[in-house]
Amino acid sequence: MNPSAIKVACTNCNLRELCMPVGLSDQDLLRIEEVVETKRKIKRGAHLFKDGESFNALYAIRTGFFKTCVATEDGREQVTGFQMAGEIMGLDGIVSDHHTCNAVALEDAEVCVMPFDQIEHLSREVKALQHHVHKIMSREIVREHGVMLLLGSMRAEERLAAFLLNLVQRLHARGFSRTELVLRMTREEIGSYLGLKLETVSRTFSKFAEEGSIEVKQRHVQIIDPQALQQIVNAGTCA
Amino acid sequence: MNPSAIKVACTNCNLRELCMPVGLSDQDLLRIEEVVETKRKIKRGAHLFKDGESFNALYAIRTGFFKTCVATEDGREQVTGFQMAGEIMGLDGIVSDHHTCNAVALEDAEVCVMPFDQIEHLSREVKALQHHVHKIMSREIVREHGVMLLLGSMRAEERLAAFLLNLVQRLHARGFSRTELVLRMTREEIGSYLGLKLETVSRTFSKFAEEGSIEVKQRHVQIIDPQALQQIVNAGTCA
DNA sequence: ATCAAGCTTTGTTGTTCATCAAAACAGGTT
DNA sequence: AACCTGTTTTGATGAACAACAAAGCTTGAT
Repeated sequence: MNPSAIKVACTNCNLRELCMPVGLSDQDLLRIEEVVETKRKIKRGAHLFKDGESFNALYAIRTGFFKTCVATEDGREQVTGFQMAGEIMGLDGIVSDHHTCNAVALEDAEVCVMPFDQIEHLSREVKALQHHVHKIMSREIVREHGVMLLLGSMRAEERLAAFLLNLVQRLHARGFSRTELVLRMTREEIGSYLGLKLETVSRTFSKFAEEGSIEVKQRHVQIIDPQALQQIVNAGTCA
Repeated sequence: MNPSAIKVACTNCNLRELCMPVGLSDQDLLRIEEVVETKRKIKRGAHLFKDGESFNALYAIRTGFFKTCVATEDGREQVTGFQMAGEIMGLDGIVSDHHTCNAVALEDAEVCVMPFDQIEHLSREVKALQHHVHKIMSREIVREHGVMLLLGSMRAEERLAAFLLNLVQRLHARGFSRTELVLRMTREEIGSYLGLKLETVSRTFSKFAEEGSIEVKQRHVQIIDPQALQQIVNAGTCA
């Protein structure tokens, strides 16, 4: 159907530990591999799915970087998350059979398409898959609790520090540097995610740089003093 | 085991449409009823579960009203939601086998205890139950998207108006008035949920009352002009 | 009934962040 | 190179909300 659809092989995928249950028998692994029918390429700036579209599948990111965002009629937009390799998108669509947010590639990307009816079918037979699906959804709920805490009770510096630490931590778990990162999103997108205006994000970056906690060259960020950032996050009520 | 544990009968439960899949055969319904082993009574102010406790079961609220909240070491607290009859709590615990938030009864309450291993077991056999569990988790994810939008991009009045409308809408779906409600939580808890200080919540209530949109007598709120509240929410960028 | 404790309201002042504005910068195109 | 566009930085001002404070209201206990 889709010209950019390509066959996939989980067996060789280096992201398997991220998006698959562990400890599967070879047999089960092959069955799950059948669920992941195709790969899909998404150009930078293009939508993987849009709010309102009918829901058919979950997507596992193979390469690339996404944002998900919700919007209201009156033009408000809120970035609800940034997703990277091994993470799952589309869970929002299950409840109503339609997606309720937009997923946009922030760089050229490839995703594995996992038709949800097949996931449900197979997870009735493979216990480990069933539990894995539950865990993925629960993890998303817990992640969003953290974002609510951030948005509801932190100040600008705390938000940005927490954001940077979270990003490098996730990148590091994928084999990237623990101290260096390239932001795939604009200041405005960071601001939307953190409930701040882009100018505030920019100023806060500059402040961290002045204090020697980080070095910033456009979208390239070097974490000089991770503990300083951690202290900013933990500062909380009393500075 | 638990002195407050009581046998349950979903078959007669008037909340069945809220916490159960629809269109079940009598046979499947009876099987699910077996999953819901016990009821548990929770006194006002008591915890249903606490952050860090091991996760065993999901809970369906039969009567009463709860808040869930997360806390950090440095004493920050964020209310992540208010739950009422028919709603499910505990989904946060699946991912790590431990609860990651606190659930506190805001009035005397009764919950149905649904051991999660039994839910998983049965949902491998009853397709409708499986899908229902997925939908409940997805619904929670979507709800949290809405809260993120609220916290990230709305001003105080918009947040409180949206909060009140959401509350009466849910109460109305349970047969209560569309215009009258009794708040089960303090101004401080509302503030925590909405990312505001209690004084701001109180002032905003007073403002709405002055404008004639609502009447407030302590925790008793009467919605006089729901459309006015709706317009405040929709106002968004341009007032 | 009286008292204490907790919750709520209201006022005043201060901080944080948004808004408006303009200049600097980077990346891609002709 | 020169140009254009979108992004980022920085400055000046203003608005929204927090912080602090004090008084009023409820509720439950003695």
